[in-house]
Amino acid sequence: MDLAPLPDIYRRAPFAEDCAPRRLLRLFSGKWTTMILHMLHLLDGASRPGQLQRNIPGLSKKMMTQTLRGLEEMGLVTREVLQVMPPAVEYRLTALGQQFIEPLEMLYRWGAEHAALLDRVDRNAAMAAR
Amino acid sequence: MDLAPLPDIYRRAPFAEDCAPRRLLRLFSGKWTTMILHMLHLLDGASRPGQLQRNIPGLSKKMMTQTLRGLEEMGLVTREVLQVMPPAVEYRLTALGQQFIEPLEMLYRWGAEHAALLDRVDRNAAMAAR
DNA sequence: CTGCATCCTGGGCGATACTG
DNA sequence: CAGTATCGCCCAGGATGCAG
Repeated sequence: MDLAPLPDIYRRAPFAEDCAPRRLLRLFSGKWTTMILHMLHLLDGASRPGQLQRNIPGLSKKMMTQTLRGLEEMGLVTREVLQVMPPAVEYRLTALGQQFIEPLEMLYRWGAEHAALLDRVDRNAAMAAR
Repeated sequence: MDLAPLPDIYRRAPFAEDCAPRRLLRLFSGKWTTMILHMLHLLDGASRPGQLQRNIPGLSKKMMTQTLRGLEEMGLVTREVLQVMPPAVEYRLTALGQQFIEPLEMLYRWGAEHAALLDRVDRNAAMAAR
């Protein structure tokens, strides 16, 4: 990986409470936040709730809506209500939201490409559990 | 960013509960996990608890030890007790642990380089809060 | 200096049931 | 189909005090 120099705030200790990396972590801290953003991206930036939920196993309606509300407030996602029966809604990544796909994609890709490391971690943990 | 093709599991829906990306997220889900790993790396892979804590504002002794225990069980960190008075301990990244620095570094760097986006997010959220 | 044992609170998260 | 309202659990995580 490329590790060119960065502004001082990045390396300087102490690691301020509100430094950018921490803020990013906070943004991604919800259990479903990143998956929803990422899935929206995989679905070409827009999706209806049902489709979204079907593609993220374990995601409940409640948590989906709740998380989407948060994303909406942050301006990462828009919510559009189509006036039809039965009701249809479309969530869409905003331009801002799309920018956050990049780090997610990096992270998810890294995970997929290093599944073997994750296996080692789990094996170690299982070992230690006894 | 480079987006070369990946194995199917990555793109295929549904997004399995135990797919690699999710496992990675779980690994990093603790509030302090990534910061501790990353700080250990910044400190050349090894540090005593005191130094570690001083460099991560807000980190309590309890959470530090607790998090380090977890990392130890997963084999990402070792704990070495130096037989001196007063007691001294040294935590060290394992070879396995060092491998996980790469994605962290990516994430943290991205955050530092895109602080402006995080500002926009916060501004939007503040706006919506009213 | 390091670490453990407590105690306690908040809120993230899940299950269920109900409206339009 | 989309969303809301309740209820309640669980546990991450913070504060404090003690021990080696």
